[in-house]
Amino acid sequence: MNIGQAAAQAGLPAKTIRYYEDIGLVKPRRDANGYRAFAETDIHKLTFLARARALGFSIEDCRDLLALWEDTDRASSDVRQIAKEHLQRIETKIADLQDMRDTLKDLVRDCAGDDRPDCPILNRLGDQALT
Amino acid sequence: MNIGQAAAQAGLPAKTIRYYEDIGLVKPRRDANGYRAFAETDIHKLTFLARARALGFSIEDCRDLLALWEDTDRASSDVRQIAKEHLQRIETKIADLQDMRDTLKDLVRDCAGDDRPDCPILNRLGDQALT
DNA sequence: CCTTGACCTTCCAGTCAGTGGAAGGCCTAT
DNA sequence: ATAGGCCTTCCACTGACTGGAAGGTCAAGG
Repeated sequence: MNIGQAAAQAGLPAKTIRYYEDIGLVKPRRDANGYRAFAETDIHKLTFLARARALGFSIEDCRDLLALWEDTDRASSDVRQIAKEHLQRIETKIADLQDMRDTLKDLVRDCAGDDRPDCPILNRLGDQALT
Repeated sequence: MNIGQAAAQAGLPAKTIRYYEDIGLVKPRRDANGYRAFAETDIHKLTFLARARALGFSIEDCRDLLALWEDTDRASSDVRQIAKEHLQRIETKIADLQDMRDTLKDLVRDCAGDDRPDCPILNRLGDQALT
């Protein structure tokens, strides 16, 4: 299977797949003409990667998860640990964004949004008294 | 005021301030020895930038907001528009992260996390049937 | 006067995870 | 034979910094 089909199957851009090969996540063999030839196992790996990335795992996390996935003897506790740490990072990020959102919401609500130059948003961002 | 003091005042790393000068956000004058000399208005700008960045505004948003802030004649509706668009992006990001979190939570909950090799997390990521 | 150490300067490279594009080779159909 | 749609590699760019090297400047202490 050429890279175009592989991309369609895995739901990843061809460029991304080439990049994943560059950094050693997949190692498709090559046809005589130099084209990448993806086997079923490669597609399977790419699909795994697409899903893990969609869940926000970093490339390095994905590398670890792939290794564990390929290791039939692995302990599920290793996987769970990676997932739990990732979950914690996501929770933190959500909380940070929610703080931002709340502040922004207040600012937007207080801003008349008309033609007058007085703007609570800019006042708040530039207020010396808050420095 | 040298960059060290400016950094302390604005709550930004000196490196970041140099970077902001590079991309034209601040333009401190220079002393005879080549050191940057930050005036009060520069500090004020840097503080503004630090706050806007902390609220997640992009550098380009900050550039626009700074321009509006310096324009005493601006209409607050312009600012409000930028803030509202940013707010929308944040809401979307929060929703995305919450989806990830929910999925991950389910996976972590279902994973025994012991020494047995069977792991629902990997099963889910690699399941062919979901392809 | 000399040295030490803290500060400052510029410039280059790297981060993360790709993305865009150029230049050129290959393959199939007409 | 040629058109087009694939494929290849390689290089540069993204955002917003961050790290580090090599070297200049300044104030204090001996």
